[in-house]
Order: sequence, then C-alpha cells, then structure tokens
Amino acid sequence: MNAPLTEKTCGFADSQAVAAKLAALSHPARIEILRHLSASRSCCCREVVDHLDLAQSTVSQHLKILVDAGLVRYEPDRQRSRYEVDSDALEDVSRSLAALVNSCCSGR
Amino acid sequence: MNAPLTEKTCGFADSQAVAAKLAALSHPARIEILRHLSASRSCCCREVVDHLDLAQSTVSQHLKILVDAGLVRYEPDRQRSRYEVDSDALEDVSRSLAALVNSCCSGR
DNA sequence: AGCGTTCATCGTCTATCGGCGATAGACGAT
DNA sequence: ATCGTCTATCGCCGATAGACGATGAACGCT
Repeated sequence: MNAPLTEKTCGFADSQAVAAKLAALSHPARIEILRHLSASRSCCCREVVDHLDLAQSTVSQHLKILVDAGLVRYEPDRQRSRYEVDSDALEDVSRSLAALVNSCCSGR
Repeated sequence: MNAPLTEKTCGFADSQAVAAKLAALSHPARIEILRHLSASRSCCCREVVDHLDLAQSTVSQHLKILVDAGLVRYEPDRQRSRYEVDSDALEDVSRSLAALVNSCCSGR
C-alpha cells in the first residue's frame, strides 16, 4: 500500500506525496502539537490551546491539517474531541524522508 | 545522539528549526531538484530547468530556497553555477525528523 | 431551563508562496 | 565588438497559509 511501486526510480508523482506529508510537518506549531499530543497520550483541543498560546480556532485549524495529512487520528468524542498521534503514519513519513535522503546520498 | 540539549522537553525554539528545514523539502519541485542534483553529481541551473519543465526563474528560486535552507551547496562558477546536494545536511534533517517521530512514538 | 464549556466552521485580513516574463550582469565564442 | 548563453534578481500576479474573532451547535451540570 505504501510503496513497493517503482523501487528507487521513485518518480515524479511520488514527490508530491512526500512533499504533502512534509508540508504538514513544516510548521513549528504543528510540531509542538505533535509533541504535546504524544506526551499526553491523547487529548482534546482545549488542552493544546492552553499549552500553545494560540487562539482556539487557530489550533483547531492546525489539528485539522494534521488530521487531513493522516498524521493524527481524530475521534469526535461528544464535546471533548480526542486527538492522538498516528504513530505508524509518522514513522512512515520518517521512513519516506530517510529513503529520499538515502537515495540522494547514495553516491557517498 | 546529536542533541543532548534539553532531553525530552525539547523546546519551542527547536521546533522552528526543524520546521524550517522541512519547509524547504515540502515542495514536489524541490524534491525533484534534489533527486536530479544527486543523480547528476552536481549541475548547473540550466540542466535542472531542462529536466523540470519550469521557467528558469522559478527553478532559480527553488534552488535559492534549498541553498538558504542549507541543504544544497552553491558555488558561483563563472556562468555555470554549480549546485550540489549537501549530504550531511540532508542526513541531518532526516535524523532530526526521525528523532522527533521517535520521541512521539516512544509510548509504543 | 439555563449556564458554562468545548469545539468546528465561517469570514476576514495580512503575509507569504509559487509561478511567470523581463531585465541586467557575466562569460565564451565568433 | 558583438552576439548568444546562462544566471540571478526584480516586479507582478493569483492562490494559499496562518492568524484572529464571532458564531452556533452539542453537551454537562446545576
């Protein structure tokens, strides 16, 4: 599912997928959110808001971005929605980047 | 390993650094550029332009972003400027992300 | 029933991104 | 000296990101 596709030839379309994942991670607030989420096992939006010194709406947006990117799981539990890190997805991104970097540094 | 700084408290400033690096990587064109650069050992702007179906000015911009992020080395060789991947820097980013992911998945 | 809390969404504003063409500087070649 | 090539930069634009406040729905509690 993830990619036994084109081997190391990779491809152009693939770049887009990786880029999209990395884009979701390329914001300090979102990284902080991930850290906080993982530290707290799982938590609601409010908890993140308190921790982060950003407006609730802004945090909600960042969370949505992370969810859309598939890096965070979301469960609308009554009021207190629960957000929790999708470890597998995260590790997958890390692996993707590592693969990219590796293929770029294969020369040395 | 590379960062015995603040342990797991990590820090807010640190997130910014990682985010900045990842931002440079979060664009398909730039990933393609990296791939091409690494495949060609080193090359000039024009070479990338031919390969990429983007205007020369656009490519130059992307290259600048990569250089500013410290992921690509730049040497203004007469006309034919030489761009080449900074393997160490790239690996460093990969490690940073891995560390982040790892700390987020420590629970499981 | 009514209040407080939580959250997602909407609209708005500003800044930045990503693209392009045009331009100017630096060279090599003629 | 002039022409063609390669770069980097500038100016411009549409689109998007990122922030906020306001709003309304859903819920718990009293």
